[in-house]
Amino acid sequence: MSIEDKDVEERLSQSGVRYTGGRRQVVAALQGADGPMSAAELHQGLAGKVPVSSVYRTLAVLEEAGVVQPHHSAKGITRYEIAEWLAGHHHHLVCISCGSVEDIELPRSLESQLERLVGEVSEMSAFSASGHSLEVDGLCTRCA
Amino acid sequence: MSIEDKDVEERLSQSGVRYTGGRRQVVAALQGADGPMSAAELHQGLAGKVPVSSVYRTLAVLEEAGVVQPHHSAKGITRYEIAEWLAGHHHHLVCISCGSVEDIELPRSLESQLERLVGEVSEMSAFSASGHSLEVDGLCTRCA
DNA sequence: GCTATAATGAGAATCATTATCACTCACGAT
DNA sequence: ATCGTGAGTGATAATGATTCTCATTATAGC
Repeated sequence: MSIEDKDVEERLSQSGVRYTGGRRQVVAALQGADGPMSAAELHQGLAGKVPVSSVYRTLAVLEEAGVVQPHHSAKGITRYEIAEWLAGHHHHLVCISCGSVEDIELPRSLESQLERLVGEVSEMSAFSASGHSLEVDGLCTRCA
Repeated sequence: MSIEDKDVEERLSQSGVRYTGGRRQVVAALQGADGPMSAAELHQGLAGKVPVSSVYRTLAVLEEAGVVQPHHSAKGITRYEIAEWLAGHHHHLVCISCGSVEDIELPRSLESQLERLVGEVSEMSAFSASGHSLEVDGLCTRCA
C-alpha cells in the first residue's frame, strides 16, 4: 500500500463510499502512470481485470470524491490523473505528434514565478482563479 | 470579409481545397466566438444553416490546413479555435463549474516572462517545445 | 449468520464523431 | 456558353467513447 493510499481511503470514507479492490487497482494504475490516463487505457493497462464499465464508474466516483481529476485533452477522450493534493502540483508536456501527455514538476523558483503571473492574470480578468496548469506543446522524445 | 479571411483563403488554396460558403460560415462563427467551440455548438450557433456532418468535415479540413486547432475538450467533446497565427497567441480561463472556456491575451510583459519560463522547462526536460498555453482554472463571472 | 445496502459485471442505450454514398456545384477545356 | 471532372455537400449509417440499467455479488453492521 503506497503512502497516499491511506489518504485516498480516508477521503473516500468521508464521501461515504468504499475503497474496494477494483477502485484500488484503478488508483494504483493512475499512480503508476507518468501522465493522465483514459478509461480505455486504464482498462488495457489492467489487462481486463477491471471491466470497462467499472472503470468508468470508478473514475466518476473518484472524481466526485476529489481523488482524481479529469484532464481535458484533445480528440474526444477524457483522461484522468490523481488529484493535485495527492500527487503534487505539476504541469504537462503534450506531444503534438502522438498525443501523449507527460507530467512535469517545476523547480520552486519557476513555479513561484508562474504563481505570481497567474495572480496578475486573475486580477486583470475578474476571474476568481483557483488553480492553474501550464501546457507545453512539442515533440516527445519518441516522436522527435 | 474580415481581415483574416484573405489569409484563410490563401492557406486553403495552398492546401488545394476551396473556401466555400459553409467553410466561411464556420470560420466566421469561430472568429466571433470568445473561446473554443465544439462541432455541436457551432452547428447550433449557425442555426442549422450548416448540417452537422459538414461542420465536422469542415473542421477536419480546416485543421488539416492549419486554420483551426483542436483545444480543450471537456467531458468527451472536442472544441476548436482559430489557429494562433491567425488569431494571435492567447491563454484560457476555464470555469470549473460550467466548463466554459474563455480566451485571454496576456500583456507583453507577462507573456515574455512566460516564454522565458517555458524555455527553461524545455531545456530541463529534453522535450522540444513548439508552443505553450496557460490554463487558469476558477469560476467564471456567471458561476461565481 | 442475516439483512440492508453498496458495488459489480454484462450489456443496452446514448452521445460525439467518422465514414459512406448519391447528388450538386464550380472550375477548366473546349 | 457548355460539358465533363473532380471537389463539396447533406443525409444517414457505422463507429467509438461514455453512461445507464438491472440482475447478481460482496460487504458492513447487527
